[in-house]
Amino acid sequence: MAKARHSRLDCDPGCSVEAAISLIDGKWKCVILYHLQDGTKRFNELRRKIPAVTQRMLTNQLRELELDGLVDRVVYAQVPPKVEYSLSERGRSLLPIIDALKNWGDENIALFNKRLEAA
Amino acid sequence: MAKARHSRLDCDPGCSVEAAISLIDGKWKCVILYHLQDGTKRFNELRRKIPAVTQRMLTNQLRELELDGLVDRVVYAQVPPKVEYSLSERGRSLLPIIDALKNWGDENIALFNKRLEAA
DNA sequence: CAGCATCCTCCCGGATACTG
DNA sequence: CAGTATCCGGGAGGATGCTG
Repeated sequence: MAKARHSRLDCDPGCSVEAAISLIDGKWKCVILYHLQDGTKRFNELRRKIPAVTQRMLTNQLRELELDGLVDRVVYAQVPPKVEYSLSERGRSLLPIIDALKNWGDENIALFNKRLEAA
Repeated sequence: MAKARHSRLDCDPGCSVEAAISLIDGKWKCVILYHLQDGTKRFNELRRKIPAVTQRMLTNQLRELELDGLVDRVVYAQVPPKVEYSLSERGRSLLPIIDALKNWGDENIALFNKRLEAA
């Protein structure tokens, strides 16, 4: 992905495109959004759904998604702690696009195989 | 952005989503695709359209887009050199999605302003 | 359970100089 | 004109250990 979170904004015409991408960029955000599609999930629940992610990154990505208003985070004041994550209204508005990306990816999966064998 | 070009593929469910994103990720790819929308362009023509890009990065991104089959590159055997870039069939098939991203970005531009002032 | 803090590595991407 | 070559800093992201 790209790197600097804000450096994406210093171009002009594709600006809003880049801005939108910057929200779903980050190695795990799409996967997280994908898994929140079918309802609220707790932190470790997400970890189990995405085995390859580290706690650190899951926390980071969830915080960014929360700051960007794509995900809602609810903390229950109890011991042991309980935190629930769900898609916000705006997060849900992104789902069609994510879906379109998924479909495009599926239809063009040959690309990635080709790229893998080239590596 | 993400970083490693292939590391995106080592997840399961959002896999094709991530794969698709990896193609349009990279700091300038969307802008390049955007500018190729209205026809074939030469190298320096693209440079002028995207003032902030360096030759190095423009070359890199164009090479990757070419390897990924999203852009066609035609070299004319003449002096001085002439190289033309244009969208491939597959590249054009991505345009609707890029457009959707742009629209979403436009509608949610407030987000980015908020993020900027937070930084 | 749901994190935060720290260290460390890798590689993206900028700057600069050179070439067929 | 359309690149390549090289050097370099910074930040993403992995591994590990600790906490309310």
